[in-house]
Amino acid sequence: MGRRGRVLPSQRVRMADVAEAAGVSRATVSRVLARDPAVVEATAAIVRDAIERLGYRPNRAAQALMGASRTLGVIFGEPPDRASALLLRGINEAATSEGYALTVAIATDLDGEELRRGLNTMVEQSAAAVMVLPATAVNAQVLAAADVPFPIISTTDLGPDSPCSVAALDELGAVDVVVGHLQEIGRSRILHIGARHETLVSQFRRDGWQTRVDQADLFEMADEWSARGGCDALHRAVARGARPDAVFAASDEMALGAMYAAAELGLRVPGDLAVAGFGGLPVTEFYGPGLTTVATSPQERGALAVQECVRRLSEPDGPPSYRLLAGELVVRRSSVPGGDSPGPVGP
Amino acid sequence: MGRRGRVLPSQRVRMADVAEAAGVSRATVSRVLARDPAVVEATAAIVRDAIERLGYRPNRAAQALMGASRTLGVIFGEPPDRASALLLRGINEAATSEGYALTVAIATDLDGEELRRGLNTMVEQSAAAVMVLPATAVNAQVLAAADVPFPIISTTDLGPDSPCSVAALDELGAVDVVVGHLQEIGRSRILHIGARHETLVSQFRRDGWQTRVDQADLFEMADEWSARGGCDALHRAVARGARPDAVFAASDEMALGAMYAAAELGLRVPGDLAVAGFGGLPVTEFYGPGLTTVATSPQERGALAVQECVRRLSEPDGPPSYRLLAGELVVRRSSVPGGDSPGPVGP
DNA sequence: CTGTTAGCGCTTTCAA
DNA sequence: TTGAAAGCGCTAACAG
Repeated sequence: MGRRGRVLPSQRVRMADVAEAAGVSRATVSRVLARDPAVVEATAAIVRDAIERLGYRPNRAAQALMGASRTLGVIFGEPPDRASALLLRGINEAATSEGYALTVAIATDLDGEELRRGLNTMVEQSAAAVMVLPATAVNAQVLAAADVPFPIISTTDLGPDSPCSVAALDELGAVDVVVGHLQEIGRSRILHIGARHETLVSQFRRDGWQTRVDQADLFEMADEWSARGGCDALHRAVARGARPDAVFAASDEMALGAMYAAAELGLRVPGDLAVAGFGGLPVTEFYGPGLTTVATSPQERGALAVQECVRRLSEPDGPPSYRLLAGELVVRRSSVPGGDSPGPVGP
Repeated sequence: MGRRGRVLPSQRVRMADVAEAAGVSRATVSRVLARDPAVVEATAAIVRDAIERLGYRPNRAAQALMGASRTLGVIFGEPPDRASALLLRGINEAATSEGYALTVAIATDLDGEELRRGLNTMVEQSAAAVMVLPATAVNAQVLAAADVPFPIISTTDLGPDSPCSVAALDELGAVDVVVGHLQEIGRSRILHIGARHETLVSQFRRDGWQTRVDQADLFEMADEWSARGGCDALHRAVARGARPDAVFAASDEMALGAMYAAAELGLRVPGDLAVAGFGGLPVTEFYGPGLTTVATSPQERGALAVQECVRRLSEPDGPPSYRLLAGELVVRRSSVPGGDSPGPVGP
């Protein structure tokens, strides 16, 4: 008698429709979709033709119910910047080409509650694997303790012993390169402006700086991971007498803010104060006189994360892998002696 | 005999497990989950307790298979900037609080192919409704012609007659406010720098400008929607003799690039050249001497879009709604006469 | 107020 | 090489 009280009979073309149109069974259609070589080419062609004609799209929910799901999860963290948008781009492109759909969640709180909820969402969505973007220390613990039926790939370095795979930036190496550069041009009082220290990347950046510059009075904590934060931080540092001859900010935006503050303080960049940031998106070429920074490729990182999802899925018993991408130093006028701004842009 | 040749027997706690633990039927558990008031509180409490104890998470795929799905789709377009990251934030927050999960796709090409694929993905994922971010004219056609089983909400203005709901920015109004401001401070040769004219927002911004400034020689097309694009465009405009006394750029980043070019050309901002952008994220306070712009709230727009999804879902026969959000003029030194930069930041 | 039952659209044995 | 049939985990009549 068919769909009993079905309120809203699905209008969608189903596999059964395709099967009927092609004069085969549903099983055969399913096999064609799965590229099962057992199906003889002639039959397959007829089926594909029917699929095409009817505009059939398989129902992922039904597929997921049965076997392996074809969706990957992404859990975003702070900050909501362009880099995260690019990371999503990279992930999407790779995922699409591998035939995966994407489902997302966001976790920005400090106690791991949102991450826990996000992971729950992912199990509800039957994600096959999930990628977690910048994490806090608390989140790292949540991840390590998570009882979930899928592999987790972190795009923040969680260390080689984490149960999660990592596809991250080599933070320490990258910081070493910028700070080293600042020292090479002769700066010895390099102020580090950090923020949101509960995030792992923030800690990495400070740790990297500390390896080369071990002076507590040259660290200044900004209130937020932004230009405003960087601006206020430099003002505070100078007010308390820090007298830096260079600034290494934990983000490019903070570096921009610091340059603004420098202008307000009458300090020339780079003459009186060399400035470097971290991130390296194209726009930084126009930050101040041109900002020295470390370029990282969020898109590449995203693609790498997806690759790792695919690998973990194909070798379910393989160990989590640990891969770090190198950042690339980009030297611009904010740290080239003699590159002082002649022009009128600035506060 | 149970699960016959099941290769990977699901380890997950199922509704049946909860039902057994609570000593009720699956139907009752289902009702508790759906907050069906028919279930007496005492029973519900027992069930909730069992759910909690077993760590049960419903399987969305199975739910979707039956009735209404609880996932919303988001299709992103250009550009991959911070605004899109914020929009996702707003959407996520609203969606989560409404109990929806999110699935995403990206469509950035010019011929609508990716949009079509994205919509297919959404059908496959059984999205209940989908939100489409900045669109091109081609995409608008694809959307209008789309044969999909869910309502579409556009965060770009597709006009009041579109079959899609719109929850967008009042582009024309916002542009009118900025350009009007430039005129009020006495500028009469306002150059507009636009880019990627295949996108609707780009067209809106030019149209808005054209209403107030109708001089073809004061329009300059940038190669890209970026600071580099804005910088090169101003150089080109000046080289061909445009002699503007103000710039209205279609994006804040392009405005930043224009200010950089101005410095290279020896033009003071705002003395020789007032500059205004469009977007208004906090960082623009630090673009040049502080950038005049129109602030828009991507997060709010995202929340509005989700609201509209929910409404369309609850009144399936209601008409698509058409709602425009106002932008807010933010005046900063780049357009305040006498606000010229004394400082050293700039090329 | 709660249980029984019949599928949702698909994959996967198993048999032919 | 293909088809028949048994579910995957859940919801929604319908009956009690």
